[in-house]
Amino acid sequence: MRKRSRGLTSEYGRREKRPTTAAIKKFQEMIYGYYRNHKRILPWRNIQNPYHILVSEIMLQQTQVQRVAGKYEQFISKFPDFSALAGAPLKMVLKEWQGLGYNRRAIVLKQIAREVTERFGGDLPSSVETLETFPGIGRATASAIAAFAFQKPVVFIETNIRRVFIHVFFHDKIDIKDTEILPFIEKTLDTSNPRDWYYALMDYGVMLKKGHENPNRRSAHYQKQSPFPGSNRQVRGMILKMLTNESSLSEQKILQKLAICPEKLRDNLLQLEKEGFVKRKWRQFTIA
DNA sequence: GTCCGGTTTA
DNA sequence: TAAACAGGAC
Repeated sequence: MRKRSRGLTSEYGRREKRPTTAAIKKFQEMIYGYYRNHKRILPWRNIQNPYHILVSEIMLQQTQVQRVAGKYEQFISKFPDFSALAGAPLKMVLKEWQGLGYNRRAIVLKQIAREVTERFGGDLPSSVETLETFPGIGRATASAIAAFAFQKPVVFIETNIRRVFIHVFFHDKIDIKDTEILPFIEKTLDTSNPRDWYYALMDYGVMLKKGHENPNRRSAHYQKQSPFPGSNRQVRGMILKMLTNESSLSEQKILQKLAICPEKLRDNLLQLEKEGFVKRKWRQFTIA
């Protein structure tokens, strides 16, 4: 006779390592139970267009759902498919990106669109491995696309998923590494419907933000970021906002409007030039 | 480990 | 004010 099966965590059995099928079932039913009553209705859910999914996933990197929701549909209508985005001027793409932050994503999205049209005949690849070869697509984004656009039973972690598993399975632990969490994600994955399963996990993770301390603070990967006011990020954002609203500007003109020290402006313009945001021609700066 | 946006919420 | 955000690149 088989040994007594063991639970996933203290909630399902003390000091146990391997999950029982019953424990897995119980966890899945809790997550799906919450999902039935509290699912978020979002414009990039329950759709099949891989381009739309890609745009949403790039936008959602480190960016709140509500903010993406306000930009996503106009972006899609402005650039309806890979070839439209690939052929659009960067200036127009950056204009539609205004307010989302991390403007490099606008560049990489355009680059991805170009590569998809040129190397893949306009079809976004479906494997995590290939998706990860694109700029701006790492493991999390590649996996999300595979799950949401192609119903692939991939195992991955992002901030909402991480919060769920830390809260439920690592209740009294600190410095939890993602490599410790991933086996739990794998064991509990609903392989019959990974797309809905990950929707449900994420919605549950959003709920866990309210009412108590963020469980993700017990993640080994948690770190708070440097202040925004006075940062290069702020300067870069202001420069790009100006340049998307003008045909071209001199360094002097930008300096007048920003009122920062000249060295800081020079460094940022050089950096933006290097990253492909702006071009310099006859001492005038324009969007590249 | 650090940098990269900009907004909302507590 | 701080904190957090469907991360990725270097």
